[in-house]
Amino acid sequence: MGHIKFETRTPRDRWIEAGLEALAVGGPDTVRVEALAKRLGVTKGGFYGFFTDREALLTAMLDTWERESTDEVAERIERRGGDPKTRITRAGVMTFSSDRLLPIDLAIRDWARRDQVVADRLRRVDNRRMGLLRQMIGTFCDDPEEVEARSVLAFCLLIGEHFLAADHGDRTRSQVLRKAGDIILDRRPGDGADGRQPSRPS
Amino acid sequence: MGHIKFETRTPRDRWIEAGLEALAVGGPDTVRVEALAKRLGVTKGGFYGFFTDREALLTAMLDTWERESTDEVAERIERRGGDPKTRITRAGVMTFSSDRLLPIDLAIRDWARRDQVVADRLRRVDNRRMGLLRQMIGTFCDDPEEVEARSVLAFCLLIGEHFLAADHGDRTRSQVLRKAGDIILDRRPGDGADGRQPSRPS
DNA sequence: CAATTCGTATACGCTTCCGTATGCGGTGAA
DNA sequence: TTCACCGCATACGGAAGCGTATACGAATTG
Repeated sequence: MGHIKFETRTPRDRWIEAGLEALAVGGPDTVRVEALAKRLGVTKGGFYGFFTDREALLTAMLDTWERESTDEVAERIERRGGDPKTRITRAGVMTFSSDRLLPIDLAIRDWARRDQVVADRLRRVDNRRMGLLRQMIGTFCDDPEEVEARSVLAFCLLIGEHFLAADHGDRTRSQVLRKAGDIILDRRPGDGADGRQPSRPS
Repeated sequence: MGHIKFETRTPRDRWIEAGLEALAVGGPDTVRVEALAKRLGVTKGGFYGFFTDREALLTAMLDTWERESTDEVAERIERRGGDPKTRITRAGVMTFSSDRLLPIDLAIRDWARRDQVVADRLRRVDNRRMGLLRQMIGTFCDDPEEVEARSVLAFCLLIGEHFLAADHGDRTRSQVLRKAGDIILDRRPGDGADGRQPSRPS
């Protein structure tokens, strides 16, 4: 024993990374061992030393994604500090404005529609994100039912926007999104800070 | 000439129908000629009499979907009549509560992320639907910018809901959605009819 | 009944992909 | 220097799947 590691041209992580890229671009059906090998400039010879089969790679990809989407985001947020609202905003940006995470996220959402295991993982991730949204919206909204509704609205806007193909006349998509955010977060048209209490008096 | 049609066990429409079912369940990559043939209880022998290749089937499927999602919905709506608000509501229900159209719609949205031709078709369909939403929301909201924002919010809620995996504690998903609809349409918590003007005074 | 005609079945070659087996070559250890 | 080890290349068998060619069979036509 005690043999020192030899040089590894294509370590396990690199297969996972290539798999996630393929997933983001073409969906799970395009994550093919030989295609990844060609993309990595090697053959599939070494693949089966790291993974028992293709399914094991898909599982490892989901592990990596789940960890990056939750723990790593939370960790980086904690390290930068800031008030609660700033931190939650940053968490959203890190997820839904990331050229890396966003396409993977969207691909996994479609994947989850036909794979229960994927759906369960997505549920765990989404529940953590919804927790953050509830916190943020709870800072300016008292009614719990309304907090939940506005949180779902915000989440659906962040996701659904990427599945929506419609135009908006003279306006740009981001202009419309900003205005939609104003409504959800009950921001007055002009200001960039908090709005007032949105719960209506009964 | 003048030859009467022979019996056709598996007409063109049936191939399209089977293709759309496969698309709804497994995405475009699972629309395979031989798989559809097996599902239809025939071989692929007759397929290439109706379609030059698999690509032609996919195009025909998109044609059928686009027509059913726009013209046929509009036609059925017109036939049933009713005031504008009722008709638009029915149009939404016919699309987003249909066991047939909804899964196809979701599959096409993901497909459109990686196929420009599909994306263009989806844009046409979504623009028509957004037109209906603008009409409906315009009946109780004056500010055009706000009409656009609320329309996008409604659309993203209808779509994004199906890609969202989160739980809602004691509440059910449909309860939360109803409340979210109240916010978008500015309905007062109690009533089932119109709310008041949602545009805030500047 | 024979001929025609169309839809379908069958069979084929080709490509892509999976998973396995085996050989090669470089690296560190003895 | 020699050898053991390990990552990777190469080669293989098998399964799908596409598109083509051809044979069969039933219904229509003469």
